[in-house]
Amino acid sequence: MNCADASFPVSFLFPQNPLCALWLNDFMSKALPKRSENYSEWYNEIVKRADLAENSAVRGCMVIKPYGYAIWEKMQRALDDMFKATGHQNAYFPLFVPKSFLEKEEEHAEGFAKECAVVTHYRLKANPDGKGLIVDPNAKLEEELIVRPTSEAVIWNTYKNWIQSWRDLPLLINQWCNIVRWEMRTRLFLRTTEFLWQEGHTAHATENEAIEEAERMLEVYATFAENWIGLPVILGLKTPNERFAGAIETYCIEAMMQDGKALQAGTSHFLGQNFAKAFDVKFVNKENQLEFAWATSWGVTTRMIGALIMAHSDDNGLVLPPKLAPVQVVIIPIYKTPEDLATISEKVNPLFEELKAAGISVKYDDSEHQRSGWKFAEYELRGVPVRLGIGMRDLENGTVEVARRDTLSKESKPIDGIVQHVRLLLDEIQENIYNKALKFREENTFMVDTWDQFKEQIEKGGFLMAHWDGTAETEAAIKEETKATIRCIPLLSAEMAGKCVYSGKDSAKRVVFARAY
RNA sequence: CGGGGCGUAGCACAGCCUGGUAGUGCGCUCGGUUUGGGACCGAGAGGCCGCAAGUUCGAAUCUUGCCGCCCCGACCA
Repeated sequence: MNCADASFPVSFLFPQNPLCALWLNDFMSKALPKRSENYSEWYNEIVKRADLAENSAVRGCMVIKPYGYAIWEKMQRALDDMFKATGHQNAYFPLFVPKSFLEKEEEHAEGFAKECAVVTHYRLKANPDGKGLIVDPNAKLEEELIVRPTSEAVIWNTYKNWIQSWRDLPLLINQWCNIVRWEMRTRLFLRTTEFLWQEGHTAHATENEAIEEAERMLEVYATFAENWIGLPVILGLKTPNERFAGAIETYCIEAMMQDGKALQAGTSHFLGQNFAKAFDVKFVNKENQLEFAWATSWGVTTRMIGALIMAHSDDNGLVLPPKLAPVQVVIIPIYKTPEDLATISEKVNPLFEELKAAGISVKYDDSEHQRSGWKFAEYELRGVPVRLGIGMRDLENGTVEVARRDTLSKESKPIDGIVQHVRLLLDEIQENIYNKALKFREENTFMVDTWDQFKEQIEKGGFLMAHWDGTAETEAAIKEETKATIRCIPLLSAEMAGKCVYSGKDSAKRVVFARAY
């Protein structure tokens, strides 16, 4: 940040004035940038100040800090349970993909070629000309290894040995791991060179079964996004142009962020027999005939944390959905003397245990090196859904101050029955932030029927529901002129014939256009 | 890879133009007063001024080279 940043108008008045810097320092130590003034700066600051992640010493790679990682762990837990409930098992495949594997499925290879990290040597040695280490030229690998950008190649090479009979199918495997895609420009959680994800890879005996699987997992993702993240999503199909490299069909869930831009929150692919053919994975069917297996793959990434932030948070900081909040309830004592604190703690300790017993993750912050006001602001910044404040006055009245993060409202409640109240409140917050996000999306989704309307609206942001003639040429032309892409062809909307917003040709249904992350 | 900007304390920055004891705020340590929405006062600790070479009696400051990072574009979950 510098003094010429447009979000700080004062700096324009006194760009040379050292007070400008002092003022900024003071300002920055407290308030966040405002969403309305500088959305991306607001996002970056939330990630850092809420202690979720930071840039690492390694270009393009992030350090996910404990608080951010705790959110990922909660996401993993919920998703993993859902994968298990739909019959999947976890396994682990190698980080390295021999180049020859990656080459086998041609479209796949082409799609990923330009963003691969390549291992060429297996040894370093002392630099004979001075300090440090150099790559040992005698340790060149016979075949280069690619750091996995995705694991279809390694996995289908393995499946070849696992699949012989229809009895071996379906094969339903998932893995949690890291992957590397060499990105030009990165942003914490949204796009980094290395990121964490899960990738499901399944093999089936029939085309229909594989398509059902791809759609089933899309449903799982949608359920997770809506019920856990509180993020309303549109289920859809990608256009051929936006498809995963090597897929027959790519399904996706698309969400709207608070700046009106779209973010893809998960994808599921029907891969047909492309990988089975590339890796020669055949099975004998019930009629004793050899057939290629049918495949799917599906994944969600740490990008969902970015989606979570951008969907719900406000100018005071992070707003976490209770189901994914590492700390759901924080209790803050308000006291003057150590004796008061002891008295308050006596009352809080059983309450703390009771909340814990009710399955609520609760933190009692009785640390003495920060004042209560500081704690209020800090936990607000970190998005803790519910805050309970207890002071001497409350002890006299038998009350607790209950503050909710989503509405920033406070009320005094009797301490008796507070656990039940908190439990209901957490549910209410979970529901409220979903409804808020849904309302926002609805208010920023527009039916657009003319090209002029399209060009005007896209500048203001949001989802544009418009007819498209189905050609790649039109799709490319629209992208070229407006930077808007077809986010998806919605699965659940009815066919309703019309005319393409760009070419005027016939169109069967509206698709979702937006600028995207 | 093209265009722009920046490297000075843990963080954010001033100082550089015009060379001469390295500064400010936040944070940190200690002491005191405070404490229902980011307290205040006092005393401290903390620096190869990105790296290297050059100019000079003297370089954070001038010159040259290198390295790194950030922003804007093309690519992308």
